Amino acid sequence: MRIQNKNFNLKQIADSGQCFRMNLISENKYSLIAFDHYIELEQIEEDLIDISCSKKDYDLIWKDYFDLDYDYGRIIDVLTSGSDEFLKAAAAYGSGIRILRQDSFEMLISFIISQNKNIPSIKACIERICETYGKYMVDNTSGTVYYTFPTPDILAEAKKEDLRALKLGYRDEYIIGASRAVIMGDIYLDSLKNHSHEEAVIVLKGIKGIGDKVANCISLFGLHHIEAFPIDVWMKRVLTEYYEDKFDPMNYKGYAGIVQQYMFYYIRHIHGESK
DNA sequence: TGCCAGGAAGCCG
DNA sequence: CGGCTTCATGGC
Repeated sequence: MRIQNKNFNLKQIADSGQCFRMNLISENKYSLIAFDHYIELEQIEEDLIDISCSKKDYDLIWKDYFDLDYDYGRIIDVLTSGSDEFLKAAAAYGSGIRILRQDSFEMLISFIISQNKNIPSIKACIERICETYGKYMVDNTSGTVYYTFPTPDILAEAKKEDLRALKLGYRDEYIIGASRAVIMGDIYLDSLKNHSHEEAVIVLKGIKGIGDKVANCISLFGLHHIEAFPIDVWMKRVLTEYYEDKFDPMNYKGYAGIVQQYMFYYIRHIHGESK
């Protein structure tokens, strides 16, 4: 199915550090596993993308997943016409980034894993977890074998030694604990979507293994609170090198998370597209 | 070999 | 509260 949409660039989204199961498979073409689905996407032109799905699935799943009803162009216009030179360049460079509406539990676990790891390593860990605990699936159209992201009940009962064998390091018990918190009803991820970002962060930080940065990532990418503003080592670099630690996300109240993504994507590019 | 990665917990002052 | 150390693991 071919769709036309502005501010929609596959490479930028795949390399934006928000999703870990979207991969380049050939030139301008990406595979993506989300929820229980596998799709392939191809960037035909700047605003033109082919998705290997039916119109029904597009309307039901992917239109929402890629946040295609939101006008990112409006944000780009504000930033590129502003006086902040770094943000001008960053917004122009990453104008095809969108904040995906990913599964909240997958984001919870993925960003617990992310701590003190680089992106390739995070992706490798997540694939091992899916292969071990997810459902075996075959995509009808391409014949591709893939594994879904495991459900909370499966991970809640996982053995620490088995997780440790997947090279998760000390994060194994965080994963089990967080999954149990979901199962036990200590935390209702989907209801947190209806709470404020601030409330969501407080609740998330109640889970062992989740600090301020990871909580903000889960809030932004898993709950779609686009006012979240995660600060990792790359963002610290931006804030010190370009803003003398005086950047105030409140200047972009309500959509600071989108601004953050432009900054993150751009600083990594400046520092050599390091992966 | 030491340092770094989309950090957080534990401890100390 | 803020600073320091430790925590697995892989890649360069």
